[in-house]
Amino acid sequence: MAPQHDDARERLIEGTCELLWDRGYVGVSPAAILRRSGVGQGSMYHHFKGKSDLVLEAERRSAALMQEEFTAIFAADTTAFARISAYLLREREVLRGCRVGRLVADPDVVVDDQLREPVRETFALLHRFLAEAIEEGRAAGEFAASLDADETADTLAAVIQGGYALSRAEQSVAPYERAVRGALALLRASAPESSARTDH
Amino acid sequence: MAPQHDDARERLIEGTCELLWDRGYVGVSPAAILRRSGVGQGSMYHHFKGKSDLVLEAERRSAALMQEEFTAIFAADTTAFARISAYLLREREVLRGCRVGRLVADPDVVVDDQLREPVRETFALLHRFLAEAIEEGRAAGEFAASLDADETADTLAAVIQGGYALSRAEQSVAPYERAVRGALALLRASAPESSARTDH
DNA sequence: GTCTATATTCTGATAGAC
DNA sequence: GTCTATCAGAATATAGAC
Repeated sequence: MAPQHDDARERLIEGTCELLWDRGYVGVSPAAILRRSGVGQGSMYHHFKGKSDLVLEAERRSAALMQEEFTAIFAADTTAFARISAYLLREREVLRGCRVGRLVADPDVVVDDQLREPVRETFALLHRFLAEAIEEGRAAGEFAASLDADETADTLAAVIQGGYALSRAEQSVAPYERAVRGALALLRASAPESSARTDH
Repeated sequence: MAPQHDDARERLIEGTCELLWDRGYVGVSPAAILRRSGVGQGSMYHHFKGKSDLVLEAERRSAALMQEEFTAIFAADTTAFARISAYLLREREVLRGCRVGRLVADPDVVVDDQLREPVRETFALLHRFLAEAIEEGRAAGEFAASLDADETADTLAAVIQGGYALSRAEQSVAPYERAVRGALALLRASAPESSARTDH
């Protein structure tokens, strides 16, 4: 809608996304954003009301990006286990953590419904995809009939978010990878005829 | 070793623990610590070299507290599943998150080996307790023989840390509780004769 | 639209009196 | 040991020129 190359605004949002990912809301300053984006101070206050306004826009950008990513993964026409597995084993910048989940570590974000919303929405969508896959896999006999889809979905989502924390504490991807493999193994072991399965 | 009631120092550490828990390293300021602890500025710089020195002491305090808590839980003379279950179902301030795990959200902590160490050590101890319990339960036929103790231990630890993130995003304890129940259900369903088990 | 001052408040730390 | 200045620098925002 803008007269093309609304470049400064775009660069501000992208720079803020990166800084938010690494440093969170309190850890990011307008000055740092300007340095990173290579635009001047006046430019930022022209396009945005202030820090929280820019951050909100950047959060929405990050959330949309992540939602597209896992929407694509869960759209695959494969078994439920394969989709879940593809999501869990997706390439990730483990030591950097989750660009969306990171945000709720910050009390200023959690306390503000607007700033919290993109995170809430992203997790809600992921929950839906995971729960659907589990329900489907359960019906197909891929998983134990005793599993609760909503519970198991949150378990899997938590494994990812928590795996980041374990790995950051050790500065090694190993804990994250073990946590994910452990989750997939539990899921597989729950299958009615688990001993008969081959790895996919 | 001090002439008793080394009160200011103690209050500084305790106040810093609480503030760190809620706001992390970058979110906490000396001024806020002083307000909360009710001591003067000079007092703080007498007992500590500066912010990071005080924070390090507070981190060690928080880490020790948490390590005592789960050491006690895993010392119980019960089945492996009961101990794991007791750990996962322990009372927690879910929406506040983990007082230790919270710290590695902060890049200033992750980047500094000293500041990271209390977190690393705490997670390492938890891993040991969980892996031991899983190994024991596996040997006793409580869990699937196919489970890898180290992997499963990290899965469970990650569920806790990640459950906090999900719950903070929704401002509800429900996602955390579902994640934990889902993890226990997976563990139970993995048992060789899982259909024959009764709840503990 | 973007820039360069400028203002105000907070942060992290020091100095020196008591 | 604790207190009250005081300080340099950063954070967040505004003003006004171009």
